[in-house]
Amino acid sequence: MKNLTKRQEEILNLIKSHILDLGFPPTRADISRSLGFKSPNAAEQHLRAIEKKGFIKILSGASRGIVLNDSENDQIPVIGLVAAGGPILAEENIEKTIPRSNNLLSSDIDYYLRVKGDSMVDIGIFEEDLIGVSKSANTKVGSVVVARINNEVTVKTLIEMSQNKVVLRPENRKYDDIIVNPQVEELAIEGSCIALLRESI
Amino acid sequence: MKNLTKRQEEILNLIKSHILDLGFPPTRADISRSLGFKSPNAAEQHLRAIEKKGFIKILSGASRGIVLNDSENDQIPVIGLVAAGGPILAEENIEKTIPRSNNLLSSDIDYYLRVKGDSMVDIGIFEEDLIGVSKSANTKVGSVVVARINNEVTVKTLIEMSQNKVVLRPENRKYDDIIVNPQVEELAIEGSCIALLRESI
DNA sequence: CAATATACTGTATATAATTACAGTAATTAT
DNA sequence: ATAATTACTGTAATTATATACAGTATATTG
Repeated sequence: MKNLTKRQEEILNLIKSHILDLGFPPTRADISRSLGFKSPNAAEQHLRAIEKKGFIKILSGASRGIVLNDSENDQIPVIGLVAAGGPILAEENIEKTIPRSNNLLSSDIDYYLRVKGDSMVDIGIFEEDLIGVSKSANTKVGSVVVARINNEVTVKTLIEMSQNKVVLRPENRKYDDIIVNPQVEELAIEGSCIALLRESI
Repeated sequence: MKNLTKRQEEILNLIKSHILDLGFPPTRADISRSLGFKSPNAAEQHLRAIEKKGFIKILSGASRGIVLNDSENDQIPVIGLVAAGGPILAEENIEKTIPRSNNLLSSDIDYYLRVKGDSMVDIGIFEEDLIGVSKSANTKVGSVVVARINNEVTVKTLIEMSQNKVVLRPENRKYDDIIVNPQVEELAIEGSCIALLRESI
């Protein structure tokens, strides 16, 4: 899917907000009015270009027949087992995607991670739960983080983080703290866990 | 808001599913075609009636200008503290509402209940969590239910249910089973817990 | 350097769609 | 019992909308 030009993106956003506001797409005239075009054909040609790039579909003969091809942008990926090596969000790790629901949970969630194991049960994170992960939320001591240690992805509480010592705590009395020297072992904090979904009880 | 007739409801559903399918409302002709009307005016008059009853708004002059007046049906109530006495879904118990997001969690959820106390921590249900409750899902032994005992609402696991003995188990070793004789005490199973949301970790 | 893409104006037209008017008939409310 | 509501057919006119065709101008790509 090719990139849109600035103007084309403007028009796509206009379409989206029109739908959000009123519940149906704009006409060529609506678009022209909004953006100051003096000819409906300006809108028409932009629509054709946007369609050609795969972002919308124009239904011929139907008024307001603009169908959004929902991009992956509106979908939040659910990550199942993370294959060793590659990045978490690699195609092969995506179990499914779920539509981004504006207000239900924080809009900061970049992906959901399906929990494996029982290392976090003491704070109510169970196997098969989906954890909402934000890549941008700042990870401070005390927060639950998604960490990658030597290519293995894990969810733990961040207890200490300094130049040569990082402590990750499983929230389960059965397990011991994980102490890592990031200068010796490969360590990356992938994000913070900010929400939780359990699809069945 | 008055009730719709059977036919009017049929038309409203048609509008909704048209929007869901294509992203924009149907025309009078679309409706007529779908329901076998031979005149677009049949659809027109139904629309006017549905508008009069407050379910939609018709924007004059705009093609496909049917705006759904989102009824409470599209919002799932979040129930905070349940006042003793009244029904769970009473207005005063509704903390907020969140938009029903089709696929995120089961569409069977009738309301969310905010968990108070620690009686279910052993199965990962913590204070302040939101539990998705279905009124219709069948409550069988072993399922987590919302029960009301003598006007107090509680979430527990249903262990046994017979004519004169109902056992409800808190999932926390600290607490004992609750044994109720429904013929002596007032008991109602309000619904089953089928999902869980945690808005912050 | 030619071809293609971008970004429009301007005009015109076929058709899509709303919407008014004139009826019929059965059911429901007052 | 009478008015209002429901549930349509049928026709027609106005307006809304898509869309084709003919241009202009600039930027980008092969």
